[in-house]
Amino acid sequence: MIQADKFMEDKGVRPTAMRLLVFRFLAESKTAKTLSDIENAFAKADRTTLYRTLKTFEDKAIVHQIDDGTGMTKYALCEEGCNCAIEQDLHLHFHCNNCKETVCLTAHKIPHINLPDGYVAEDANLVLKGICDKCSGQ
Amino acid sequence: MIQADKFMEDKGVRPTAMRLLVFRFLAESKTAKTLSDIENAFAKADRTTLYRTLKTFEDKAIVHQIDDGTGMTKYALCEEGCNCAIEQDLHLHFHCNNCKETVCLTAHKIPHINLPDGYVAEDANLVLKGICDKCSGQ
DNA sequence: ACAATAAATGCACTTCTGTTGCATGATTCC
DNA sequence: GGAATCATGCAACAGAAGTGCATTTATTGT
Ligand SMILES: [Mn+2]
Ligand SMILES: [Mn+2]
Ligand SMILES: [Zn+2]
Ligand SMILES: [Zn+2]
Repeated sequence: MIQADKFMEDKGVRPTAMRLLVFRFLAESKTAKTLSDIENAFAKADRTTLYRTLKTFEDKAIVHQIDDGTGMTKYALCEEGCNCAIEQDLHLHFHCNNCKETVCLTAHKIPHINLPDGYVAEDANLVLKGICDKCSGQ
Repeated sequence: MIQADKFMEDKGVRPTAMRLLVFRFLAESKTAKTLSDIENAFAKADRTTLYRTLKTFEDKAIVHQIDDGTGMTKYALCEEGCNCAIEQDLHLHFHCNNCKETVCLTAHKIPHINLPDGYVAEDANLVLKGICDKCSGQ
């Protein structure tokens, strides 16, 4: 976060102006953001460039996609030490029905689920929906 | 299943020819189906009619939607005694990365998850991805 | 410093899914 | 039978994701 340039270079991504803006925007965001969110955050940004920027970030395990069921893919920075590149970091996501924001609950891993014989789990997606802490006023 | 006409009338849905076809198609399906799947199953079917048929079925708790993360909404018949109308039946879904089919695991309910203070869960979606029993050859 | 090469960006366009408007056909109700 | 209601089919639209290609920007090698 402090040295975004260095961080990105370490990840093998050239720190262009646009990429740094996107990275900082996500770093300052407390909730996951859609491509449109990012597009609206920078008046002078092209959607395709942002799209490919996010894809690059994803390939290099800088961000991860979130499918919270709203129909729009969301993006959030990976946690420090996240091994997204090798395997999924199976934390759960929470979508607030009130403020419509989605957050990573990185401390809450998806529990192991017993499956019927013959089923082999490789990946999982758990999204809880309800009222977030901000909206529950508590 | 035996008396589809009667079943639908009991649910408050007029058993038209198209609706019966869709219902039977889903009843015979072992996996969840997309709108396109259903469209392709009946050469002479209009997409809009099928779309609204599924919506009607959903409103009357005959089918439930499944968002397995593939980008296409899937549909499956509700289980007998499912109280979809009142609240979600929080069973999990399994998507096979090999055959690309998605199944309801109605016997496997989503476990209760402890959330941070202030978060109130109202709904949940859990999708496991991997290899299904048919594809694991076991 | 300069040319050659590679990477990033911007614009236009396409595809795919879901959705709605509206006219027509069918069914139910009185 | 006629009015009213419901179901269907065609067309068109909307939103998001993704692709092609030309242009600009950065890197590399001499
Ligand atoms: Mn996350
Ligand atoms: Mn199901
Ligand atoms: Zn909220
Ligand atoms: Zn399979």
